Amino acid sequence: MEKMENKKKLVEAITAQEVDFAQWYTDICTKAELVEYSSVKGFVVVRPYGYAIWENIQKNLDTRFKATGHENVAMPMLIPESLLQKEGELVNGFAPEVAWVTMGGSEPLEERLAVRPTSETLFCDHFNHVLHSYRDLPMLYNQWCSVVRWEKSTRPFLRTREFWWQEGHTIHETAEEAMAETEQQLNCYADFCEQDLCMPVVKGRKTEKEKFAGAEATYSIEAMMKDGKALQSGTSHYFGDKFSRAYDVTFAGRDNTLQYPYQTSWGASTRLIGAIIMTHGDDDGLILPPAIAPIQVVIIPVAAHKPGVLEKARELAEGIGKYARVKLDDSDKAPGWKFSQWEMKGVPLRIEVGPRDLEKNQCVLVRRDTREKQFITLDELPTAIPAALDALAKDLYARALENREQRTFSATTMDEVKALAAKKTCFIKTMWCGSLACEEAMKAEAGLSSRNMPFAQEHLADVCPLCGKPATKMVVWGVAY
RNA sequence: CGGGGUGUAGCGCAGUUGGUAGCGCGCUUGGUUCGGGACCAAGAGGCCGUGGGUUCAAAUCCCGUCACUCCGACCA
Repeated sequence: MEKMENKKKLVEAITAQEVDFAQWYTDICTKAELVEYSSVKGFVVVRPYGYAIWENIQKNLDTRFKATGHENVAMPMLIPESLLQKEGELVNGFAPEVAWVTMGGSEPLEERLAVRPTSETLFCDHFNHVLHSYRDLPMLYNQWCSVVRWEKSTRPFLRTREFWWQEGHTIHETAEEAMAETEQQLNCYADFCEQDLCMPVVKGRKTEKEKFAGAEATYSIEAMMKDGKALQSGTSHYFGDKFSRAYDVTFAGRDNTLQYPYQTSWGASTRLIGAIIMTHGDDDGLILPPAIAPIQVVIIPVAAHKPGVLEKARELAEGIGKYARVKLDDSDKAPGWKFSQWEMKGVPLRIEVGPRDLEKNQCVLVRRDTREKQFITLDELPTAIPAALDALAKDLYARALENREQRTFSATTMDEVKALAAKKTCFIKTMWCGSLACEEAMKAEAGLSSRNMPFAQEHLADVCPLCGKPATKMVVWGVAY
């Protein structure tokens, strides 16, 4: 009985996932102190704890980018309208959501300036100036910045009018090289998501309908959230020489003829934080993958006023600090309050030290995901903590993968597709003839959009379930965030 | 952009037929506590989202507007 009441009290702080998943998500965002709504619609304040997660994502990805030769740059945030308009498809794709600057101080501007929704145009303009010879290639650039897109409906991390991201922009001498770059960066995102965010992803190519405006091919990694919806978690585009031609970016080739370079761009954003929340979180709050957790281990002293307890806790913090990100919570809150608070914030491991432990030279080590408690002698900590972090990460991945597998189905007829989609939110794999009409019909009839055409293709049937015509491509369909 | 819901203290909410604002948590100070959200005492904190209107009088009634939120549409 008492345990039930305790449980209830813990849970009432946030809405249960089963009751209302969307509300649960919003609760986590604000109550785990990740974001605060700002005074401008659709814009958020990313609070210290949320930003610390983003910084860890940045560090990790940045290291990966640099390992493959990319360099960071900073582009202006404003784009002259005339520059933006040089590539027709891109303009049309983004026109509805561009914010414009029309005044400089009190003077109207001669030409209005777009707040960047993405920076292809700026990079092209720059490449136009600095590229001369094939000897300058490849140029492998990346920038960390925020962009603005005037979205109609917004949700923290998933879709905000300003968001933080990185955008990689590269130009290459040959199409083959650019295509290899596109694939390399998609794999980079996939590896990061799977290894460090403990989140399995489906790698594949977007359909014509879903591809980036102006790209020749768009590739994505698609993750499945706990509620069965899909979240596009990273994209990589191959542009061919479309932008080069539109922006007149040229170089003198090996044969001394003027040539257009082949281009790529790729991006991942603070949306990844939303992905982490909805992939791993539970009714008690966040569960952070150790690789990006701002705090990996929190130490909670019990009866901190008793002789030796706080001293021992400090000593432990110093020792653990050598191999993990650790925080000692020596505030004067009650231990139970601290337990709940740090669980809400998703800290992977908790250590409790109290008077009873001091006598036995031990502490209590608790995993956030399973709440499993074990007594560990203090000498064992340097091996026990890394092992526990590692085990937790593996289990997070396994659970996320299991969720996806339990919610992924194959179908060969529309009756099957509709029955599956009506039963629960899921991924449905079918063959597809490649026509836009069938893609639109899938949305109209089953409420599903194409997520991507996975690299790991399967042959499920000979024909498209929508039109009955021959089909050779397998598509994953789902409900997207 | 369409439809629903909500705006009253930092958070969650109450406020009846209009009469000038309250509760819980949190916060501050002091004390006792401390192995799953401790307790006592004394305090601080509100232009009732915002702009108009009706009225002797508006948190309450009317109109506008803004924001948040959910469901659609839209969104690489």
